Amino acid sequence: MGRVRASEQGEAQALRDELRGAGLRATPSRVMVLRLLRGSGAPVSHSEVSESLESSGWDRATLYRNLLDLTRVGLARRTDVGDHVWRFEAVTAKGHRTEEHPHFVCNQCGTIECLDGLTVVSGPGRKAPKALRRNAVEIQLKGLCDRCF
Amino acid sequence: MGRVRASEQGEAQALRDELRGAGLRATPSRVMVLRLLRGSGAPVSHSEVSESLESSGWDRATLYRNLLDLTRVGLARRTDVGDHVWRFEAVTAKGHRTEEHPHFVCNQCGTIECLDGLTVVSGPGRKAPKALRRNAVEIQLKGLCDRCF
DNA sequence: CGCCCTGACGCAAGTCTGTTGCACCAAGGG
DNA sequence: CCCTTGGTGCAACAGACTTGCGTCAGGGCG
Repeated sequence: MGRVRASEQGEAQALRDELRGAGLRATPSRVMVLRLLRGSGAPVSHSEVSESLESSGWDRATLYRNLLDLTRVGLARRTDVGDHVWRFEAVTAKGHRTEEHPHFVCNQCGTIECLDGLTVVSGPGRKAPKALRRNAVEIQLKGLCDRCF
Repeated sequence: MGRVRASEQGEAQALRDELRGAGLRATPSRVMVLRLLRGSGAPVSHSEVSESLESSGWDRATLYRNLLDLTRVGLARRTDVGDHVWRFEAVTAKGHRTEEHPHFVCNQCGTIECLDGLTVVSGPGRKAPKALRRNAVEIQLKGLCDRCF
């Protein structure tokens, strides 16, 4: 026994270390938020974070500032997938960045999927913005997801 | 004299006809809004429309509903260029359909370019939503356009 | 040409996300 | 262990967006 507990502590400790390494104080709410972002496959909105953690006693404003803090130091990224809600997703150590994988947004249910294997290719004889060549574009696809279809 | 007046009337009449043709009543405020969208090169926000026309006595809510109406019947398009403000732009008569080609949205100036020659390809070993295979997705790229870079 | 029905307008209030001021409290370096 | 610095909770604010409701007008029809 104590094994699970130890690994939980280890995980929390690792998160704290990451926070401090990024220049932030390792407060419980930041650990919670970062863990939540890491555990979510898709970008998460502030209200979704609040819904998850407000019941645990955390304040909306605190969570909001936590998200901004994580974004500021580069542990998270803030994106807008077009529905007028800021969403946050964790930036992994590998540097999994928003620009590097497209997001698929369902027009019906609003679900967001990350599409890692997709790329955009320019067809023949067509000038694309330079930003595309620099890979400095965010790609968003909108349609009906498989469940809503 | 009367020449200019006649052409103004003709333009207003044409707009009214377009509105009715699209299934909307041709009210003065809708004519004003449609004319404003047509005359503006870049997408316009609700507050910008209000600023222009509220001094003429039009109500914010009316203008807002006008914009939604125009969008609903396809005379305008609602987009978000990433600054969290809905912007509206007139849809040209050519009936350029949104789904059929990707759009490049400049994060800085809001300009929207149509990228006809671009396609999205799925990489190896990765399941994409079925909508993608059906070509039933709207593709949007965001970044800095060549002018803003 | 004038009536009537349906939909649009004006007003005002409400909602929701995002944001901030301030007093109190805790992380963590010394 | 203390002190400083920065984080947190509470509450209020801002601004874009949205809606309910009573009144008014577009335009089809007689």
